[in-house]
Amino acid sequence: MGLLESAITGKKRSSSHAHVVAELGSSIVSGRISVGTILPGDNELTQRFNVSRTVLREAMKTLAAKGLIEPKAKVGTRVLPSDKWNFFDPDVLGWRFDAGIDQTFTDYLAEIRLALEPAAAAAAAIRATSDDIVALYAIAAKFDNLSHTPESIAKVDLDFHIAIARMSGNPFMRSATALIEAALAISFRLSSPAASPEMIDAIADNHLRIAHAIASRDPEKAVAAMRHVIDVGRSRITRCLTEGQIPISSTSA
Amino acid sequence: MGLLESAITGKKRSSSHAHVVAELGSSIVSGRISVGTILPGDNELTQRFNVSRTVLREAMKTLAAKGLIEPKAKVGTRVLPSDKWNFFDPDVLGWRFDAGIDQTFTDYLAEIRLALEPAAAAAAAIRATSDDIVALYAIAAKFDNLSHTPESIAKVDLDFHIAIARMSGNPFMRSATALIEAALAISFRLSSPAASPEMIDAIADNHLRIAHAIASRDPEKAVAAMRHVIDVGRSRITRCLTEGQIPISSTSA
DNA sequence: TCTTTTCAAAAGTATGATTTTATGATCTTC
DNA sequence: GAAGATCATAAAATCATACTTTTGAAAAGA
Repeated sequence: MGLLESAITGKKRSSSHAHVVAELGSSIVSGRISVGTILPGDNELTQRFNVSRTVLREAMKTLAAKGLIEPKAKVGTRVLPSDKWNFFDPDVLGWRFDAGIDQTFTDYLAEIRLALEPAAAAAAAIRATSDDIVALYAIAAKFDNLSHTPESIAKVDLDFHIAIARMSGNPFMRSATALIEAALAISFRLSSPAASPEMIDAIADNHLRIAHAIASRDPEKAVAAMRHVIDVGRSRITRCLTEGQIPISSTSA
Repeated sequence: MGLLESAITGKKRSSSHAHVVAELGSSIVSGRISVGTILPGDNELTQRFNVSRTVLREAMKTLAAKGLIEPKAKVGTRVLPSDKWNFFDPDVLGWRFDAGIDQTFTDYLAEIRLALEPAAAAAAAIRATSDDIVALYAIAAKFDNLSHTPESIAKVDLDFHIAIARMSGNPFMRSATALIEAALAISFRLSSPAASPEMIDAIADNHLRIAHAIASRDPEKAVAAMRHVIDVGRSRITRCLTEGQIPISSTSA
């Protein structure tokens, strides 16, 4: 389940393994367990979470695989500094998302999107097949719908950006789609429930401009159009954050 | 142990857990186990690797955490399509690296570097502290050394680029340092053992230009200087690959 | 034919024991 | 007394086995 979807539905954990991973991962990324500390031993944690050692250790392996912790014999399992965390991992990003969104975070997110997505659009303008372009227009057409809710708009938006990442052909671009989803999950959470028809029209127009640029094999135009879409999204989020709203965390939702 | 270091030393795995993870991960990323296939059951794999079910399952959790596989009750553990793989994960990147380097891969790598690193340099030009700049010059100074081996040059190179990613302040940029390391590991592996003094001089100059741009708080210049460094590196790799050399895999090394 | 029940395969969970590893203290040697 | 070797120990790593839950698919019933 993606970040956007879970931001919409608000669903919770399933298996006990996933529970432990989410609990520890979220605690670490949010800073409730601070960097450099040694986690409690197996015995204590198995009691706290009421799970077997098997589940606990598998959860630890999962967290270690994402760069959050590092076990060491005799000393214990240490929480690694945040520059070892893999922020391109959907889970890590989700936990960061849960920890609360502030201006700094959204700025960094926009910065990395402005670095990656225009480049992806440029690559797509060069490498996309005819089928790709048809598919892209098909997604863009979905913006043009009278009965759009904020959720449905966000989903179409996500589909559009993911399609471009795919069309770029670059596997690294595709691996970065979690970032895009995070940005859209934020804008969904912050946006006022009733999006105005004009705003929807504007979003549709801006995206259509990207599709046109790619269809006409014009990388420069694709870059410019993509930059514009991201800029608009960022300024909307910034406006929501500065207009008296307090940084929102999932626990307060 | 980073990708560059292991490319230099050529050291191997240690624990049996790491062994299983590396074996399966490498097989999947290289395509020896093709996408969509169901992995053999626990019993068969425990026998093949001669390990207990515990370590096998922990290895599976590690691979699942990196997006390579997904378990499902009753059907088995499926190898996920490559667009689910996290290519920003150092291990995944390392396995891709081991699978063999071709022109396409290095092009994609350069493309993503050209998207990310100039942006990081621009951010660094704006946000770097005085201490950061001093530290950056200290690294740049290390290029200027008579007795440089290809390894030592690659290490300084890596340090320099990582420093800039750090100075950008953007956690996403920092998470992408694995990509930089991959690129340098490739250029180290492909480069002729005896680098000419002129080439070293040129590399030092180009990097110094980045440092100057950041020190003078000039984002545009920083972007241009960084682009140039990456372009030079890419064309050097391309030349090595096209000049009669066959794509190199670690097994043939 | 379609729905429901049942079954079994595979993942998930639990428990206890044994082995490896690395720190820090102790002991030896010079 | 300082440098180095040795050992005790805490924690992770590994092993072996048993039990539970999930779920796709086949079998039974309507």
